[in-house]
Amino acid sequence: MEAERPPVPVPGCGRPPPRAAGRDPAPPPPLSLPLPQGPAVGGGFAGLEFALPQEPEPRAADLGVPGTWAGAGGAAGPPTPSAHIPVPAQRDPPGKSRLDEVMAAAALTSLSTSTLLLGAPAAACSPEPGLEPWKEALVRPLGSCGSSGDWGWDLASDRSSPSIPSPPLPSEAAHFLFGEPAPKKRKSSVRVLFQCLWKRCGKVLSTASGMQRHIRLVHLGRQAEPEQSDGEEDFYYTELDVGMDVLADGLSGLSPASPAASVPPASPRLELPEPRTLSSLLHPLALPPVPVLSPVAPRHACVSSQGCLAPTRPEPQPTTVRTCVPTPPSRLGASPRKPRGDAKKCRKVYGMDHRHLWCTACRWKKACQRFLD
DNA sequence: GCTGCCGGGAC
DNA sequence: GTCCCGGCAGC
Repeated sequence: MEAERPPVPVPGCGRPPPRAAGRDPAPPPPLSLPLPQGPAVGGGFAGLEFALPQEPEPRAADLGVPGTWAGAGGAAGPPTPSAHIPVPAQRDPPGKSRLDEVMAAAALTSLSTSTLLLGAPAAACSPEPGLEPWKEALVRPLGSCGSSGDWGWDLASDRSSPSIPSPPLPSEAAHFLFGEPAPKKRKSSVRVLFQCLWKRCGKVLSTASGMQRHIRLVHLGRQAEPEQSDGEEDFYYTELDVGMDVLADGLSGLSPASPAASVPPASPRLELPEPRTLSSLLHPLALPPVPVLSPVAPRHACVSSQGCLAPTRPEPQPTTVRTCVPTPPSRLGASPRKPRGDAKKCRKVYGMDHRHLWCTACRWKKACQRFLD
C-alpha cells in the first residue's frame, strides 16, 4: 500500500484539490477562509491550525482534567459527560467537541471577513452583461464561478458561511466543517459527493467526513480519530458537485466500460488517471476551447475533401481538460501525447503554398483548430 | 520522409 | 498576449 501512496501533496498549483484553496499560496484566503464548507477544511483547517493556538484552547493538561481529551489516556473509553459542568445531554464526544471549537473559530473568522466573501464572489459571479447565456453556461458550469476553473471552488457551497451562529449541529460537526452541503444553500438539483483520488480507488461517498475516515483508515492507515488527523486526507479526495439529474443519468449508465457515456461535465475538477464513469460524468467542458474558425478561415475551406468545414463537434474526450488537480493518483503512464488524428489538417489541405489559409494553430505548429479530430 | 503538434523561446 | 520553430513521435 505504501508504494501506492501518492506523492505528498505540496502547496501550489497542481497539487491541492480544488477545495484546498487555503493551501494555495497564490490568492490568499478571502475565498478559502470563510468556508465552513467542507474540504475547505483542507485549507481552512490548515489555516486554523495556525490560528487556533492564539485562542486559549483548553487543554486537558491545562485544565487538570486528565483524560478528558482524546489521546490523553489512550483514547479508550467513550467520553463521559462532565459531572461538574452542565453538559447538554446530546453532547458529542470529545473529538467532536473539538471540532466544534474549530468550527466556531472558522465561523468567527468567516464572519470577520464575510463582507468580502459574500460580496466579491457574488459580484464576480453575476453574469456579465454582455455575456451570452450559452457562454455563461460554459463558463460557469453548475453555478461554480471559479475564475479559472482550475481551482474548482464551488461558490455555491462556499457561500454557505453561517450568517447566524446556530446552535451546535446535532449531527457531525464535520458536516458543517467539511462541507456537507447546507440544504438551504444548495440548489435542490445539486448534490455534493466526495470522491477518493487515491490511485485505483475512486470511491465516492456522500459526506466529507466519511471520505476522510475512508482515507485515513484505508489509505493512510491511521486510526479513525479525526483529532489525530493532520488534515492530510483533504488532499486525497475531491468534491464533486453533481446535478441530480446528471448524477441519475450517470449512475444509471454506470458501467465500467462506458466512459464515453459521459455527459457534459458539471464540475471543473478532476482528471483522474484512470477512466471513471462518474468522474467522466463530471468532466468539465468536454468541448474543446471553441473551435472557432480563424478570421482567415476562408470560404475556400470547402476545398476540403471532407466537405465544408463546419468543424464537427468533437466527441467528448476522456481527457480533454487539464485541471489543477493533485497528482496523487499518479499519471499511470498516461501518454503525454495524444494520439494523432486522422483528419487532414490545414497543412495537408492547403499545402505549404497556401500557408496563409491555415488556421492559426497550424501556422504556429500547434494542434489544428480547424480540422478537429 | 511527411506530418501533427508539444514545448519552449522570442518579442 | 502573439508568433515562431526545434524536435519528437506517429504514420
